[in-house]
Amino acid sequence: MPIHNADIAAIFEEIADLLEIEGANVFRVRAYRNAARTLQELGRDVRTTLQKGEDLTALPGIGDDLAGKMREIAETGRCAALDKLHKKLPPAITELLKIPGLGPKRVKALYHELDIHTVEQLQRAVRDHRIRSLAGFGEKTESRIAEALATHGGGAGRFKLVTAAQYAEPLAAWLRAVPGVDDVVVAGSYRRARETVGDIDILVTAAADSPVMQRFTAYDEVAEVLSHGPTRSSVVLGCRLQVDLRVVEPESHGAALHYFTGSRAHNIAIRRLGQERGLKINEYGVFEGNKRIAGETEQSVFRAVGLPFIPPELREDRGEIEAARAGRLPELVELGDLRGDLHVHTRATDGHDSLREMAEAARQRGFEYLAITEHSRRLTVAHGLDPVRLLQQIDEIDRLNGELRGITLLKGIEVDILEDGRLDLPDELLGRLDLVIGAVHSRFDLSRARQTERILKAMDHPHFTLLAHPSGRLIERREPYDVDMLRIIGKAKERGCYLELNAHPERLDLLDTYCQAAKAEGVLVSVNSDAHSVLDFDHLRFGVGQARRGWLEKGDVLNTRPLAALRPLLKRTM
DNA sequence: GCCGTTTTCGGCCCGACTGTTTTCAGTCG
Repeated sequence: MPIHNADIAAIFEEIADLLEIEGANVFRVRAYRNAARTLQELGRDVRTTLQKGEDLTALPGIGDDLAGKMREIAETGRCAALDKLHKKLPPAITELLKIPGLGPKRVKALYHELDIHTVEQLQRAVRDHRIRSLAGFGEKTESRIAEALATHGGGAGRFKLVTAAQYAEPLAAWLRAVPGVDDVVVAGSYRRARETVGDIDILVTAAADSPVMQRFTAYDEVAEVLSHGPTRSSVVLGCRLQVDLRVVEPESHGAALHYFTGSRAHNIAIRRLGQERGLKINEYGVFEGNKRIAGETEQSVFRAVGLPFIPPELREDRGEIEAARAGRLPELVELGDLRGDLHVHTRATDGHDSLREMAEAARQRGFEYLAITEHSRRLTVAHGLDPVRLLQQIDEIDRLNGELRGITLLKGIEVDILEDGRLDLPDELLGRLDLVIGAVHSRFDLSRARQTERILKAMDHPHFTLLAHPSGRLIERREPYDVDMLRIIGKAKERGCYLELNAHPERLDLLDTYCQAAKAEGVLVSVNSDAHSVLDFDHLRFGVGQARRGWLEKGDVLNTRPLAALRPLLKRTM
């Protein structure tokens, strides 16, 4: 069983949890968590890095000790430090930390005082009212734990960005109508366009006497009020989505927006920069002693630490601060930069609308071109096209292009990549198209080696243009298939073909870190809607958000090209 | 455990709310 970065990260997280329960130095705990995060976001595999003999201590937050543990885990799959901790604390105890209201101190007390180290034991103790008598616990804490246990496992989890939007935007609009409210921004991971959000953070700028907080907790979708203070409240909506509201006065708007947009790691890094300059940065402003020197706008906060404005999508402490300092921030692609869409379906297969309707909707969006890319015959559930039906569609597109004004339809296909890497339609037919999108729709369970070879072989096909939804994951529903994405990116570079960033809210695939990897190799990414109806062009907004998280600029995105410039790029692969 | 234009020790981001407390620890974001 090969060890991947995520496996090492999981071990480091577990060590951090156990150390925390043990009462270890908080900074030591933080070092393990930082390392886990670095590993999860690393664009390459630690094993490969080790095999090349590269120095792991060059990674941020990795010193001799952690580098040694990474090597140990990569080579043996085990970690002596973790085994040692397990002799002192039962492994299952970290599960208790996931229960809201239980942190390391209380978990430690439960273990030492009542010998509780599993969720089941905790349930029994709650039932017998043995918790309330512990020092630092009380009746309220006990009943809060009881409630949390009742919903444990059925927890809300993370929400897809599009789902969060459906709740957050009406709520924000409702808050904007409250007297005394100046501004309402949905901040947090939502503003950073993360593919999923754990909760919604709303920042309200309002006069001190505004009734906005009362109106918030009285919102009719609120199922539960978790906390309710003058500047900060938290609620849970009926859909189990948690919403946190913060109210600040206008002079603090920028500092608060920066703070509540996060990410936490980015904020810590910015505050550290402030510290180096003798400044204190909090959600109320940037302070030199007691004097506020910035905070009304986000720009002023960045300026105070000597940086230009950093777009929210980049704020993950993944190099954006260094790039900003060096004047090398990317000029991120915007929705309006897209000149067309290279992946849509129509009624001919599993779409809802006709060719003409899709073309018209694209034209109304201001698009110059639209590639029609139906499924191929292997995907029977989607009524995939066989050669006869594809030829009919080619004729129909030619006919329609003769009539349409202001938009050009491109002839394409989303052809299945078969298990052995062959494509699901004859070469001769694929050669007649403007572009060929290859896609994996079956056998997600292949080994990493076989899945990678399958895709690489497909990409070697002379007519292959673009790899659809490269990881195959469905957010919160299906894990990505196991594949060596860096080899795929390398193949795209070698072959002069492209990768898709599928904008469907359930896919958002290519992942952001791989967008960066593709960009580094000069491989263009196409942000496509995968629309199955005229409404689905709205998905592009989420795709562009993901592209921005991946540091992509206009020039890095294939379909920002005007048609005249696009055609030769498509030809190159044919 | 990491790190260094404050460099091998002594720091490490900062504040709100809750509950159990009489001044604050724990948790959370």
